[in-house]
Formats: sequence, C-alpha cells, structure tokens
Amino acid sequence: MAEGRRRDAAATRSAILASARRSFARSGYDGAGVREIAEGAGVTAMMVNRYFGSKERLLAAVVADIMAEPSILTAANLEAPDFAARMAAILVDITRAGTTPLDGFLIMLHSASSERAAEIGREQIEAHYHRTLTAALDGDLSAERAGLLLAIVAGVQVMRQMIGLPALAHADPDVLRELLEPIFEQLLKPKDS
Amino acid sequence: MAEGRRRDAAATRSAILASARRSFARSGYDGAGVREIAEGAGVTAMMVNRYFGSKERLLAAVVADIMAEPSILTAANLEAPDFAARMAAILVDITRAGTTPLDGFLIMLHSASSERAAEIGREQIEAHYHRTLTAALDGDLSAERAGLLLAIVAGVQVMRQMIGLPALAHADPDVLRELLEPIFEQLLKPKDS
DNA sequence: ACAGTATGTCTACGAGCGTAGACTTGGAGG
DNA sequence: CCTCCAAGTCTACGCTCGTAGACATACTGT
Repeated sequence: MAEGRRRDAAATRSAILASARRSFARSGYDGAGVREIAEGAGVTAMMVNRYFGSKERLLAAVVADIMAEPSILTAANLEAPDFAARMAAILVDITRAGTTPLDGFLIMLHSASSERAAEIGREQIEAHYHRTLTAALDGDLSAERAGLLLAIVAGVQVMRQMIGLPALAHADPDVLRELLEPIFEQLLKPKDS
Repeated sequence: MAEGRRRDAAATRSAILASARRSFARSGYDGAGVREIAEGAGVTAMMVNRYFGSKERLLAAVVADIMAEPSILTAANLEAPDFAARMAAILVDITRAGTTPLDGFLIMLHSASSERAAEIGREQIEAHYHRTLTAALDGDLSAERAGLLLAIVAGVQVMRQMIGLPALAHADPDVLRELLEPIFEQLLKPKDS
C-alpha cells in the first residue's frame, strides 16, 4: 500500500475516488479497469469493491463527487453581466491540451458508450448543469437554449480533448474565446416570441 | 449462415461491414464484440478476421467506407448561399431520436476512449470534414472557425444521441433549427481582422 | 498487555474478449 | 461426374475483466 498512509479508511477512500476520477476521465467507464484504479490509489483491486461495492457504484460516487464541486455554472458566474465572456474564457482555459479539470463532462463523454454509464451521466447532467442553466436563462425556449449551450461545451471538449483536432487543440486561446463569446451571447440573451 | 445468401464473398464482406457499422455506432469500438458483429452479418466470428484481418482493421474499413459517402459537407451544400440554414436543418434532422445516419461522428465519439480508435477517427475527421470545411470558408481564422463548427455538430450529436438530454432529444426540430442557424451563420461569415 | 475489529491482501472463479489453426462443405470448371 | 479451391465453421488458446471468500495484519480501547 501507499507509503505515507497506513490504515486510514477515509484517506484510502479518497485516494480510490481520486484515482478512479483520473482513470475514468482518461479511458471511460469500460476502458478503465478496477485493478488500474486500485493501483493508482496504492491499494489492491478488492479495496475498490470493499469501499464502493462495485465498479458501477464507484462511477456513481465519482460523478456525484464531481457534480458537488463548483463549475462553470456557479451562481456567481450565472449572475454576472458578462456571463458569455466568462463562460467562453473558462471553457477555452479548461479544455486546453494536457489538462482535464472538467472531469464531469469528460468522464461522461468517454463513458457514453456504456449504457449504464450514459444513464448515470444523463441524470447528473440534467439535475445539475441543465436545470441550473435553464433556471438562469430569461425568455422563451430557455430549456432548449440551455441544452444547446451544454452541447457546445460538450462539443468543444470532445474536439479539443478527446479527438484532439489540431485546429482547435493547438489554437490560440484568445482566438477561440473571441469566436465563442458571441455565440454564447446569442444563446444567453432572452428569446422572446 | 444467412438464409438468402450462400457463399458470396462480396456480399458477405458487405454484410460484415454493415453490421460492424451498426455495432460500432451503438457501442463504440471497445464495446462492440467481434462475435456480435459477425452474428449481425449472419456468419461466425472468424469470418471477420478472414475478411478484414483484425478488429482494428475492420474499424478502419468502416470509417473509410463512411467517409467516402456524401455528408453535410457536400460540395453542393458548401456552395449554397443558405449554407447555415441547410447545415442547421440537416444536423437537427440527422440527430433526431432513434436514428444514427451520421455514423462517422458517432462511431468516433463512442470509440474515442480507445486510444487507437481515437487516432483513426482524428485522421479521418481532419482529412475529410475539417479540411473541406476550412477550404470552403472565406476570411481569417478559417481553420478555427471550421473546427468550432465541427465541435458544435459533435456536441449536438453527443447531447441528442449519446446522452439523450431530454431538452434537446425531444425538442421541436423547428426550434432547434432556428436557434442553430444564426450560430452557424456567425461562424460561416467571413472574419476579417 | 492483550484482545477485537477495522483494514488490507491473496488466490481464484467464471465469463467474455480477440485471435489462430485445423476442419468441413458448397459450387463452379474440366 | 468428379475434383478442387474458395467460403465458412468448430474448437480452443491466452488474456483480462469484475467479483468473491478466506486469510493476514495493524491499530485502538480497555
């Protein structure tokens, strides 16, 4: 087991959770193995099941953990007058090459081929991101506009981090920000029928 | 083996290719099994390897086959004056619930957790979609704008077909079209510095 | 100091995966 | 008609996966 830690249940649980988060973000639900996750936490595979019951329950714990954290959609950001600009800046920064801070989306995207994982992701995305964003939008069609905003966030993540399309992955962040801002602006501003 | 066909190499090859396309689109590269693909083609698993060498080579064949087909980015569409509207309409129609006509993106998205599959997908996307679209755009930053367009296409696919976010999956197609069109317009129109 | 329990490990299982080689069978040409 | 090669199948391999139960060990309360 890990050197620094000896027989600390809470710390072990956290270590497994953190390792699972990294592995799921990198390889998706199916791609990440319990043994690999355990090794990343400095324990054996069985500890995963001891602490979380099963791999599926582990994923649910990871996703719940992530959703509890602040995100692009914090209240502070949602109420700011320059929300579009903030959102563009955060999205570009967060999806830069070599980093995976927005694990929530990434895990779900990588895991979406697994039926069960997709379901867990959909519930969490809808409950946290989509509901919050919809509530923050004024005007008609707020649910659809919120959905499209999330779709764009997801798409940028996919192309920059999963596919690694060079034109986006290696683009000048300022350029991307300037291109994305008016798009966000367009979806954020009230739509009256 | 299949009833209607008896000992026809070309037909068997096509059947395997078509079945693989369905399976890869549904479950991704890792999720789809060779036995399942073979069964969908009415043959045994070994035929897959006999005809395509390996599962990886089969994926490459499927992707190449898909890329050779006409897509949103046909020359006719690219040159049309109302390209943004066309693109929005096609995207919405193509990602409606229950259908998976744009297998190319979908397979790649579902398979992106597999390192090798992501590489195959990136090459094909860049060579076909991104290059074509970039060339069709006037003005500055055409590569970045093309990349963002593809990102939005990917994002809408992800949210509607993979995640199945209800607000998008069950939305009125006309509403989505109207929301997407100005966004595409914005990225398509020349950007001069 | 010692017992008891929480913590962690070891070995192993059944299943599914991609793949390989030997075998069988159908169907067309002489 | 009969032969022979393409077309397809069968059995099985080595591997990895998630999971289970029995076992070992370190900490803690008394």
